[in-house]
Amino acid sequence: MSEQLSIYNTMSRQVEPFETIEPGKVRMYVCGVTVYDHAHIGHGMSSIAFDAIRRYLQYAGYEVTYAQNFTDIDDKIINRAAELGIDPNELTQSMIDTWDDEMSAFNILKATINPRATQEIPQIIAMIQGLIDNGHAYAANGDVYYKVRSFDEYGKLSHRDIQDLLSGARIAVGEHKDDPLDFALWKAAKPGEPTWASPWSDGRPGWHIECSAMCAHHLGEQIDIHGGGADLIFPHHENEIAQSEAFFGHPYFARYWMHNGLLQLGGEKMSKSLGNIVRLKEIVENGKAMAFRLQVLGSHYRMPLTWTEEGLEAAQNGLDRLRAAASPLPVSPTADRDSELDALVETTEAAFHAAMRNDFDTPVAVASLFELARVINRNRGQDSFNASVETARWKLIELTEILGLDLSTPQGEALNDAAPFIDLLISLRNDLRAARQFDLADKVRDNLAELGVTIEDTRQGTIWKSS
RNA sequence: GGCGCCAUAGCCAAGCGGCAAGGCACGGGUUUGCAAAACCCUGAUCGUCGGUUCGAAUCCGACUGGCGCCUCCA
Repeated sequence: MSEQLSIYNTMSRQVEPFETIEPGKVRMYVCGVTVYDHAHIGHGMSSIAFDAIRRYLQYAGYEVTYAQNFTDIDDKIINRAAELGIDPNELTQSMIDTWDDEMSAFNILKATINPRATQEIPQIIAMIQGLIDNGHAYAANGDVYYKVRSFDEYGKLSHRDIQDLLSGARIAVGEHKDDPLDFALWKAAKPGEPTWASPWSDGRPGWHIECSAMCAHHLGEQIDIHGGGADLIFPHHENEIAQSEAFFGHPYFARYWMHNGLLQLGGEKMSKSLGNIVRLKEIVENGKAMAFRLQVLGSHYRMPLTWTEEGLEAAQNGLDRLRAAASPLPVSPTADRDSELDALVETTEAAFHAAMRNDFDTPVAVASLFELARVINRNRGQDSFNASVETARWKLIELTEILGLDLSTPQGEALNDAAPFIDLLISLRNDLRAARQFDLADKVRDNLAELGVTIEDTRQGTIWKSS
């Protein structure tokens, strides 16, 4: 088993040993969202996958600078704001606030920095000017376009040939490209649109340039990891490469390109036109955020994940089992050790890390979590516990935390207030049970269940939890 | 048309040449006053057809089915 971390690089289409540009430090940039609508589970999948990757890099000892942008200016935002009759800034700020809340529900760490396109205009303009100056871009009627043919290596990430791209490329009405392959760096504003002053026109940046500019501004001219959904490989990331490498002249912009597989809904893409969008909001409101995280981690990040409601339910059941295993032992453990159990814990932990080092194989890592849960629960039914069981429990907690799986069971505010009364009912019910008045005792249990409180009689006493 | 991806038990999903992880569901048990929870037991030769190899789910080829990108998209 090697200590070496390996990462699949979209550029080389191979798993490569991970080496950072600067020892001990990782600079990573993950493309964020365009904030014009609520986030859906596809965004959630990507965010969770990269959060787990980021957490593991940190666990491995790297100092990680993690940047994730918000695209807060584009046509969709302008149109949506107009529909709602509000200022685009109001729309984007509200979406960003919602995004932040949802991300925290999934236990996703805050990015080190969340750059926003509208707050990076000077850097964007400077980069566009530089590209014009060195012959990779040109202004036309107030727009500025990137000259794709000026960049010899165009297509190296998505492995496309310029000849192949020609068939799909076209010049839309109102564009002033010299070549159908070219893409906009700056767009002159139409009447009524938000604008920023520039040497070429009052207008706004194109989509791709913001990421190049923000990367350079916040992370440096070359970064270690650049990530995003597989749908961004072309054209977005291809264009970023063209921009950044032409501007700085370095042999590479990002060392490792990582892309998550896209989430599938019953075998088909989730899309607005099919009307099958599942929003993160729904998951969070149903209290299934952590189950969703487990569902995502149960599949490898590069594979397409088939999402189903049943799958989420299955993940919830699995999560409950992990939670039961991680919950405190009912009595203090003895000082004895069980060498067999100790060895098992050690082996399982090693398997966990070996999997994570192998291109972040979270499904295998998660499987090792369940191995631990099984041995802990197997011992849980006993009246006493040796220290090895407690060690296993703490190991389980440690490993789940590395994956960002929160096994604590937060009680709702309302239930906290009700706790003394619930305890009272349980106490009365136990008196009834002692008196063998099971009909009444069962009635208490059933009625509490209807109110969302589940009762379990264990050999150490009766416990309850909100369901 | 071009570039890719996927196809493993009822469902989800690992596996990267050496006798098929894990989760969920189902069924049988242990435990329980009954439940619940937990634990134990139980299931697949890996889309099809060829090839390479001592040996393939794993490599190569063909085929079939599904999906993505090539226009906005995590």
